Amino acid sequence: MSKLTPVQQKFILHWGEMGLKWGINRTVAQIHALLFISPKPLNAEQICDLLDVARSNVSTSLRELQNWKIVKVVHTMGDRRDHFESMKDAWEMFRVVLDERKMREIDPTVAMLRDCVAETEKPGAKDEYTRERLASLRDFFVTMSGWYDQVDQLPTSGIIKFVKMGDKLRKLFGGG
Amino acid sequence: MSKLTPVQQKFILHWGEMGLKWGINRTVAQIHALLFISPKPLNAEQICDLLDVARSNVSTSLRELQNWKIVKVVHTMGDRRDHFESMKDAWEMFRVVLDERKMREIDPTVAMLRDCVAETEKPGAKDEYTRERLASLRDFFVTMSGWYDQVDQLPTSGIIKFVKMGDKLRKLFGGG
DNA sequence: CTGGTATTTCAGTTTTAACAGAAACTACGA
DNA sequence: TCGTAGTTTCTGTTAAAACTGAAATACCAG
Repeated sequence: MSKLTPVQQKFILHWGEMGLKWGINRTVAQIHALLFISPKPLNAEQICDLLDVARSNVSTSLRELQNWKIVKVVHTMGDRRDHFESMKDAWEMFRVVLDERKMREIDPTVAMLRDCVAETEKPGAKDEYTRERLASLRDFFVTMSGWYDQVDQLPTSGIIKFVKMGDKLRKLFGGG
Repeated sequence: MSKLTPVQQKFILHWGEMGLKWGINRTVAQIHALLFISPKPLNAEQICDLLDVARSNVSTSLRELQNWKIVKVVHTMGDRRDHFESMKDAWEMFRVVLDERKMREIDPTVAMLRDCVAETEKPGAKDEYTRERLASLRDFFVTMSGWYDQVDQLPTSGIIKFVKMGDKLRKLFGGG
């Protein structure tokens, strides 16, 4: 890690902790941070070297990042080794991560809530109140998902415009 | 846990796993789930009993939930024991959680990115590319934070309206 | 004060996730 | 089809987080 500048170290360490708080393995997040600030794609060996983690650990972490779709393999002429590069556009990157989390976590949660509500609707069910609460939670997720699907279809430039419209929101929706 | 209906168990277990994936302790999330579907506030003893976790564990988890501001203590006449209840409105609840995460995680990240960028601007700094990347990441977070602050000021009813406007988004921002 | 009840803190244990190193596998050129 | 460079998988170890039970503390009523 001492082969990196102090600023690079600071960023990578912070990003690692950040990942942890959002349920991402620390090393995975660190490797992502490293690739994010690397001007050129790096191979696994270089990553080991820069972050002092075992080869195997780098290997699994890279696979993880590829599963998240924010890191891709690149090949260069005359070098058999895989090189890895991160997406560089933050807007795209977060969109991709949100897509993935929605698919992995939100959609199954909605399904679970539907199941639960359905079960409590069977005759003789003892959990009135539970049904009511879970139904409201389901509605929340469904509404949010629908909204996200819409936003997700916008081109990045559209999202940026939309996010920057800022104070117009108050005028349009501030009245409750 | 067997004192709960199957549906309740299913929900609580799922919510626990969900929490885990988002960096929340499993038991903390389970207790939250339990309180969320409980028609009445529960005391610590009852929670131990329903979820089979140690008294002390319940105690710290409840404190955690109070720190997140989604669980509150309630007192009832003629009972010295603390009773706990969860927020019940999903919209409010998620707003509160996002507020907290922004404060705990996003704001410090922006500060860190500012620091890093400032350092790389010092004369003789060796990390041109790093500066460029971190500056763009900082801009992303700043823009998103600003937007969130706006949304956050809307009353819940305004947020719901806003989220439900759905397909109008395409027309307004779809052109890039 | 004193005794009883409720809650929190803390030290030690258990459980889970992360990790390293070795072995296995893969792809490819000679 | 052998050798080599590269990558992944697997197994045992280590480190971190979660958890328990006991002890300490707080709170209140008499």
